[in-house]
Amino acid sequence: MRKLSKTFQALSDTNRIRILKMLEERPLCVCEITEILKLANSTVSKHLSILRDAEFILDEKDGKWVNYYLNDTKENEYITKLLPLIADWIPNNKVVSDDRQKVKVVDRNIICGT
Amino acid sequence: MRKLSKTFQALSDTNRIRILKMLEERPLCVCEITEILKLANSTVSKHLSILRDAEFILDEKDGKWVNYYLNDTKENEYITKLLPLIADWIPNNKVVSDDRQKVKVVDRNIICGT
DNA sequence: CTTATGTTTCGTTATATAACGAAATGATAC
DNA sequence: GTATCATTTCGTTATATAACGAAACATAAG
Repeated sequence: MRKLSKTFQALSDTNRIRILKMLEERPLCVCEITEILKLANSTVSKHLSILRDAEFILDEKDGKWVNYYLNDTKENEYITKLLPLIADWIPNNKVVSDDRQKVKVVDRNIICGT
Repeated sequence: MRKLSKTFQALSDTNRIRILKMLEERPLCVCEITEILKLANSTVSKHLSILRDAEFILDEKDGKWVNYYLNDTKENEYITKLLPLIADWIPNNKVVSDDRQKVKVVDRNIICGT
């Protein structure tokens, strides 16, 4: 039962929902997420570790970057059912729309090098 | 977005999940839930208010009792989708099974009068 | 070797949550 | 009126969470 409550707990923070909604657009590295959320690096890493522990996201090394992306395997029943629901929900939220617009525009080679 | 995160937050506590799983069996009054969870009356009322605010449950007066039951209306999109998932999940959990066995046996006229 | 990206830990601060008991309040039953 | 069931508030305690900056560490690029 703890696994189930932990799964929901991972979704109980608006910044983590924003991350998931951004990842619907495309995989992102930590510095891109950090730039868009305007949070400290360590804070974003923590949010990502919570989403990763709950298996909402997976990570993959890509050179000096780590790309995070939505867990598209079918290995976790909760995730398999919940991610499509989240993808359908809050379609017209302004914060989410703005985040995703930035995702489309952002270039990691520029914003990360600062 | 806050409404969505609050919805998930309501599900992030194991005692509240236990309450929902008990209500799958039948409507319950507060003293029945209190007896099964072995929590203080004020604590159970608080959990119920969180579930009610998130619209997972509804209440109905029945004489001196208040019956709580799962929200079976289609008025909240999140609830409409999440309650069936929860009903399918953790089917073999021992705590949940024991709770539901007690729900079947419990008689509010006996346990509440103590 | 140096730089860039990211993780994790540490210490700190602030806020939120869960639980208890007690008390006041309200509605209903008897 | 009194007893019962429940809600809400209050004060308290303990724990969890979210955020920051800084530092230590690992990995990979150049």
